[in-house]
Amino acid sequence: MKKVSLKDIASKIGVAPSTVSFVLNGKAKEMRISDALTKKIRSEAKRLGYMPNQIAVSLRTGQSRIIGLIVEDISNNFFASLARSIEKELEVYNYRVVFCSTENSELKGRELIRMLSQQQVDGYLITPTPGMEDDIRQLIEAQVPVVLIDRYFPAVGAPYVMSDNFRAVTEGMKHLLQKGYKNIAFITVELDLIQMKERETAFREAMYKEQGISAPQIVKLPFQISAQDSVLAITDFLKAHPETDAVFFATNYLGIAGLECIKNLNLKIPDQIAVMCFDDHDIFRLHTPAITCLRQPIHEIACNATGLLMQQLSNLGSTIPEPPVTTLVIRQST
Amino acid sequence: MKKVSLKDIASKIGVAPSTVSFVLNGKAKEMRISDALTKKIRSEAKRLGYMPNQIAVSLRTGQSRIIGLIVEDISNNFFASLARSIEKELEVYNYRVVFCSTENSELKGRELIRMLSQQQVDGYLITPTPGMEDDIRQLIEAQVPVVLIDRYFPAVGAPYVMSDNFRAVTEGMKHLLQKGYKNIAFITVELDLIQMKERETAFREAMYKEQGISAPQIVKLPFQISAQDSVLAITDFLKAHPETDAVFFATNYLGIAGLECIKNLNLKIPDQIAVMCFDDHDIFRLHTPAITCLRQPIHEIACNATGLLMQQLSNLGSTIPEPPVTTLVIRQST
DNA sequence: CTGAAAGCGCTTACAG
DNA sequence: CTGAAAGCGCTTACAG
Repeated sequence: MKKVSLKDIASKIGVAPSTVSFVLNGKAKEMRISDALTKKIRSEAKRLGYMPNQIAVSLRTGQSRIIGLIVEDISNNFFASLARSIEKELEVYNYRVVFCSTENSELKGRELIRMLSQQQVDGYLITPTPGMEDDIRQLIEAQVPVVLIDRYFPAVGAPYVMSDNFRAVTEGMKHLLQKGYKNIAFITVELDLIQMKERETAFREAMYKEQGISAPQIVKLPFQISAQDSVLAITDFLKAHPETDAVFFATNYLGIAGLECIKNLNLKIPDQIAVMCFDDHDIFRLHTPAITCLRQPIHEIACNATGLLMQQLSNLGSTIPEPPVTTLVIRQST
Repeated sequence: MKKVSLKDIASKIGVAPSTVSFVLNGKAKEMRISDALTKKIRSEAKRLGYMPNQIAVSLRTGQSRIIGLIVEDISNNFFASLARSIEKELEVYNYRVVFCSTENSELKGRELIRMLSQQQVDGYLITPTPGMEDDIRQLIEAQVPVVLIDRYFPAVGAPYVMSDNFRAVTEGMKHLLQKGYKNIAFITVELDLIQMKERETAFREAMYKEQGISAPQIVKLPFQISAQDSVLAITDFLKAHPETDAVFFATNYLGIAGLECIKNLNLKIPDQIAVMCFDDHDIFRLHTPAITCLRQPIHEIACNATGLLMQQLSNLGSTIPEPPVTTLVIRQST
């Protein structure tokens, strides 16, 4: 396991390091190196257990073959699945992934970009936090490949992949209204990001168009609130609004907090209160009763995003694909 | 955002790159560089937005300041929490972490070690798969810092951190037996790893000592079984053994599969069947009824492991700490 | 057919 | 007080 270098092999055989490099990089033919020498070098490399030093390769070639993936929170089910999907996808292209979480902190987000940039990543896949616009713009200007995921900045010309949040929530609301729920509350997070806005707007429109309600119940929790405090806040709301017959949670972690509240308050789902959530989670499937949700096509999002990134890495123009389509998964909670 | 190098700063000011390097690395005093020059260099570096190229630094210093963390499955709650805890801990020491999952495949495990070694990681934190013994031994022989987590190989002298599996299961069993459960089944996975063996042995001993049963019900699922197939297998078992009044799941993913089975079979917890699980999970807390579990002290495991690794990185001998203590969390399922 | 040389961006012993 | 030079391990244009 002692580190073996090209030079070691070369000196062992009595040949120049460059020759070894050519052979081991499959350029023996191209460089018209004799079959005998090629074989000898190959077997010696194997015998010594040679593995190229990626750091040196990266420095020399200017390519690290590493992609920085910045998500909101890698411990969140949605982002974890997305991350794995992206990792698998990028493996195909022979790129590795470094994962990082912003936890929606602007400061942490920019620090991560700095850090990844020092590590010389070849490109970025980012679910940006509010306030990250300038950093993204700088990356774009510096011609660094970057793709935004799950949200984007309309003012910045960065390629992005975002599912059809508006259409999805509209479909979810249609389902709730069809089932006869009237006092529907929307629990969301105070986050200045486009996907959250689209979800909220869709909720507002549905309530207005279908019910004529122009100021529906919307609870906005501060972002970066702890899970515990979310539970308190949602509990307070439900206590104060006993007429609520359905809640629509705008993210899966809000939904999970909400289920805890409903459990504590001893409310029966769906008889006393119906529940619907944006994004799926194991917990929703296993919950009694199981929770209806809007499931984003994670694999498709991952493929689109990596595809866009690869286009940039190979200097092809990138064409924003159609928004991936979210599915309404009807379970027993509605 | 154009990449700025030491040389750029040096030539801008008309000074040697080495001088800039000294200043930026806080060695100005040591090298007796004038305050005036120092200030000038500092401000110019800032103005140009200089960030050192980590790849070059790594190549030159022989230190990547990256630790490879190989876990069984990063999407599993237990390992995800552990990974985050470790990441936070290592940040303090100014080390970054690269995460990888083996999915208990020996092949994948060794490939990951190879890959990380090419990336020149400075050390390893590994939850090894069966069959990885030789690879670990090689690392140790090559004097590469490595710490095993969650399990270890008795035959290999690698430092490790493993919680008190035997004591934990013994405590869990005591609780079940006290509650009066008799026909307790143990659902585990067919995996030749010490922590799983300890859990099983503790179960056997408890059943024998307390109940005089020398061949208790133990279901061993093949490792790498899909979640779906686990559900089928556990369902079959429960159907075939209606006398079972309690199940002890040896890992949290088995517990989650088990809950699905119990739900499908419409068995009431804990009246018809009690449930206890090794490792906690959000799902267990939120489940109705909530599930009793044995919770490993993740933070402590992370601290111990990083501590051991840091000792090795600074060439101190490493002293295996006491096994972290698992807590019995009693909920409504028992 | 093969080798010597330059250079990626840095750090550090050495020399003045 | 400051600079020139070597070298980390590789790749690749160049020369023969």
